Amino acid sequence: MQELVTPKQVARAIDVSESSVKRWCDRGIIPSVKTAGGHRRIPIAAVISYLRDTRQPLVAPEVLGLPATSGQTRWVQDRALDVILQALTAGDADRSRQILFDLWLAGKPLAVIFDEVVAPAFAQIGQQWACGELEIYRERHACEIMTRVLFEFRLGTPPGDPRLLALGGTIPGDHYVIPTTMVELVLQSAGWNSRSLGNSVPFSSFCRAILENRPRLFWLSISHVENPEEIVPGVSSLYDAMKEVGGFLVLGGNGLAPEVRDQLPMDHFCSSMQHLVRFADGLKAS
Amino acid sequence: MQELVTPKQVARAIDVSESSVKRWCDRGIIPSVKTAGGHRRIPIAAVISYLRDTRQPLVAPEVLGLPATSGQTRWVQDRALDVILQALTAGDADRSRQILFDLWLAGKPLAVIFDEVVAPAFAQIGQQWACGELEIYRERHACEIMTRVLFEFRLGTPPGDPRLLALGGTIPGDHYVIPTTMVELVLQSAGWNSRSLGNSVPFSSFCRAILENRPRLFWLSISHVENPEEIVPGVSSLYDAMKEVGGFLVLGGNGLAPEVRDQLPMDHFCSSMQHLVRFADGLKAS
DNA sequence: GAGAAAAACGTCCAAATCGTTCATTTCTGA
DNA sequence: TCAGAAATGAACGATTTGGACGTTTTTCTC
Repeated sequence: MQELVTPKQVARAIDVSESSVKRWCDRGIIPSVKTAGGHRRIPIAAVISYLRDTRQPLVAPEVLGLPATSGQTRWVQDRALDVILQALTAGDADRSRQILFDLWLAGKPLAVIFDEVVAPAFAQIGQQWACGELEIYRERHACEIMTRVLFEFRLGTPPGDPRLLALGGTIPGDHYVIPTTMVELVLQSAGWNSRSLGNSVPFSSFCRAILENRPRLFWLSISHVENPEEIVPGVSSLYDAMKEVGGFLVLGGNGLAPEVRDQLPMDHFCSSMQHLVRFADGLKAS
Repeated sequence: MQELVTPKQVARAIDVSESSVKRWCDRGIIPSVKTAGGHRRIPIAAVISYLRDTRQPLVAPEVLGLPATSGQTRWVQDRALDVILQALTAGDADRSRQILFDLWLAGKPLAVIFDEVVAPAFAQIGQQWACGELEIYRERHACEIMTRVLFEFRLGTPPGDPRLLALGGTIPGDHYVIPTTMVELVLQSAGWNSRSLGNSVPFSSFCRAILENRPRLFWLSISHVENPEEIVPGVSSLYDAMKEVGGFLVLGGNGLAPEVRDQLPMDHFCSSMQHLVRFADGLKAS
């Protein structure tokens, strides 16, 4: 992928004159660099954040090597859900990416996109899969596609404050990558230095991770519970470890029965990504 | 300890043409030295300071990374294994990415990088993990980091010929993402339209995927076998499906005992990524 | 150490970009 | 509604860039 582009490319991509792009660069509206010979080179990330800030439509994304957009920037939310559900189950990676990218360019926060489009889509996919209406390989492929799209968003999100360390992952037997990746992304976009340690990590090893890295926030994304009897002692040990390093433990995911959830020690339970962002922002403020 | 690089490497690293780098060297904009035969050699420090001068307001140039070949490519490769192993177990994502990026800048094919650096590194990590010398969360985190670097490489690889469809994935119980992602990447860089369908997909669903998409190539990355008794009938059914659609079945990974491997019907067994590329190229030619 | 493959050399030129100027369009406030 | 301010888009010669070429150097392999 091309990291730097010329003013002319940007001009064609967003359908303005080259002169304007050059002016914006010179005024710092679009951050740019110059070659030794004085030619402007614009980082693609700068173009994207400009588009997001000004809500300008991207008419020719292919010029920048960006995913095709439909040109239709005004996605109605539930329309987006239908369309992406169709694209994901059909294994259409480009279209799936296009829909999320459109929403993002239109200025929707990641947490909102995840709560209102991605999560419902996968809830439905999971349901269809459970009913046998959807081939397993299609469900897996949909996950694979989404993982990649999420990763692309991660590249476009500026890294957070190194001092605000957030760690997390999934418990043993939980192989769902997407939720914990979404948490990582959402926290990063909220200014945290967040890293998902991975899937299916034993509680004891999570404890070591906490004690060795001393994160301010630790999340567990619980989509599936393999050994219910290990949950209470496991989460308790994590909670104790977090208190020892002076951090906070957050749980989320719909793999927990409400009666189990109530038994678990934690600082917060998040039922949505927007919920999580609010809690994390509150933590940052203190 | 002055590490020198060639104009071509600098050109790739900073995304300008080789001609420009040569011109700037001659004008003294980038200080350089010459070999007895008149070839330019540029100290890495000079490149760093050039980046400082031009893109100062943007990114930290050190993150980009530069190949420190100093003429001896072999040395770098051996060294790379040690260094990346250290970076991965320490959870240093930037450094891990930088090392692989260096090798890529030096012109190494992806297949070679995977065979000689990534695979050995994870073999060793796996061994340390099995011996209890390495915390599980560090192993998982290393996988997480590598997965992201691989996705990044994927973005930088042009998509293959749409007609050359290659599908693959891992069998039930095998949750190792990295090998199948590497296969996907290597095939894509060899000009295939390759897609990993995901992890832990039942054989029956793989069969459906084959019949519905009719790929010319199908790979199974076998790092771990949960139910040995299912392997022979499962792979056989895949083989039959591939013959029905006129494609080829390729197996790989070190999760298979040799005596089991010999019982399995397949068109090819690949013990390395370079091996796979050769087979895939042969297939393309026919 | 010799031969072959790969990489870098210098040179050239078309295409792209520079900075500047100026007419035109769009915005703003009385 | 209209004058003035601000932003836009187009045009210009001068300069820079990127790619192509045949030749020479370096690196790899036997």
